[in-house]
Amino acid sequence: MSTSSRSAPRREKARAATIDEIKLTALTHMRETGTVDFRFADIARAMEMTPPALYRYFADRDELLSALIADAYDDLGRAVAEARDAVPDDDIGARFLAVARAYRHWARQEPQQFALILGLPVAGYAAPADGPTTEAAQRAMSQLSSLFLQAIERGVLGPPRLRDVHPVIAECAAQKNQHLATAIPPETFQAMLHTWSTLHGFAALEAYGHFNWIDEAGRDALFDGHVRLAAEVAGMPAPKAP
Amino acid sequence: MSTSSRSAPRREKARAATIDEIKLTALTHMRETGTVDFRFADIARAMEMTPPALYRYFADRDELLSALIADAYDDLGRAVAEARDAVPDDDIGARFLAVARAYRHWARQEPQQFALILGLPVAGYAAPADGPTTEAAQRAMSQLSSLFLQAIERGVLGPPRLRDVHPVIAECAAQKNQHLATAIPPETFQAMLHTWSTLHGFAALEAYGHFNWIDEAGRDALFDGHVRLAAEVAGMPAPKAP
DNA sequence: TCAGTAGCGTTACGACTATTAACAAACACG
DNA sequence: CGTGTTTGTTAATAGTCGTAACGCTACTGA
Repeated sequence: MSTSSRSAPRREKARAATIDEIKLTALTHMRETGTVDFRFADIARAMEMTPPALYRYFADRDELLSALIADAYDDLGRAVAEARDAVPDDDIGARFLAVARAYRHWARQEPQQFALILGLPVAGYAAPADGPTTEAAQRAMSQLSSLFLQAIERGVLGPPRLRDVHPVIAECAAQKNQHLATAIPPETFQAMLHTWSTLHGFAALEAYGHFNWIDEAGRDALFDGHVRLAAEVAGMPAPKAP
Repeated sequence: MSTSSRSAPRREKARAATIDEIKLTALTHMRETGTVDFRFADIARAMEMTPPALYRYFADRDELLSALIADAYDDLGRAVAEARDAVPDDDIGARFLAVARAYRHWARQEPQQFALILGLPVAGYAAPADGPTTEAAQRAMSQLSSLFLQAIERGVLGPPRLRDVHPVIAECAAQKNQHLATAIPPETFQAMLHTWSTLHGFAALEAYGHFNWIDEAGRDALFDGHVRLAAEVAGMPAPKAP
């Protein structure tokens, strides 16, 4: 067994390309229909293949779905990280703004992928407990926490506008800190989750069209105020460069 | 034509009951599978009928979906309104808290219905531009704005912690005010949307399981702080009765 | 050079779904 | 009682997912 497969990079490359094309076709189809759903038959048609051929690359629809979810996490994480790194690291406030804007922008641009990873879990898809998607999720969300860490390290993170932190949350924060190099104080931990929820709420409502009755400029202004408020409340410094 | 149908309340009652049963069965199925999807065949099976029989009550799957969406809006609106009215109307702060808790509670209890109305628009369903769902949506969301109106009328609404309101938003608020008896100042309008977004973000993330790594007590404490912060920022008075 | 083989794509098939059409029973009402 | 509406059934069409069995192609190794 295993006669070849030692030196067949050509085949592997073609295979990877086909896999990418399948995923892209599925995505395109989801974008066109505006939903989180696809038919193997449609993908095959668009690629000028017959449906059973796809089973050479994905065991079933769920496996393709899992791959798309993992990719979506990666893409969101990448988009956010890129936006953050495009801002000088001595202006944490501006970095925060950039992160928030990237999150919103990605959600608007890719509402289907957004729903895929942050909406109601999709039909037939059960997140593998320790699989690649969970890991990807952690990576994507850590973009936000890393920003708070930077702020702490630079000593620019003010006290969040919070009442006393509930002991249960403090304990939860402590548990989370075990895996981190720099410790996050409980009130920062809470502020972080507050920030994420606040940011996510706007992004989700807008991405799904529930703000469509407000015109573009109004939504932009609204989001700006929304995020600045969240930053203030979380103790994030104001951006130096507006 | 129209021989009977003038006095056949018996038939109509049975028909309404069947319609309700269909919707309930669909909901149950969605709850069991944890997704926003159902098969006509499954519903029919559960009701011990044959699939084509359902077409006597709904023209197709989309029509049933539309009905479910309208019902979900009604249910959310009802739940929120009930929670609000259960609190004495001289304690606006407590009413606000009750409304927020009801929103969250409903989202957690009925994640599928929540996704149905506030998630990514569902496959094959196009919201009728002027149909019953739009109206239902307005009614449900007006629960929140009516609370702000009450606060204004009683003069207990403090200034929201906002920078200057963008003229575009002011214009948008003015446009919205045309349909209202009492005028809502622009900054309140903005505070309202900020509140909704903030509240919705937490509710959605939690309902879809993205806070599952925090235990129940922690989430409760988190939500409490989250909402109190939102209230403070929006200028809502603190609740008298905690 | 040439047989062997792994990978890819095809057609053929079974089980299932949404939806329509044609038909039968139950019911309301003159 | 007879007539027509309502509600359910079975039969049939078309499209889905997924499996099985079959070629074709291209690379491998003697």
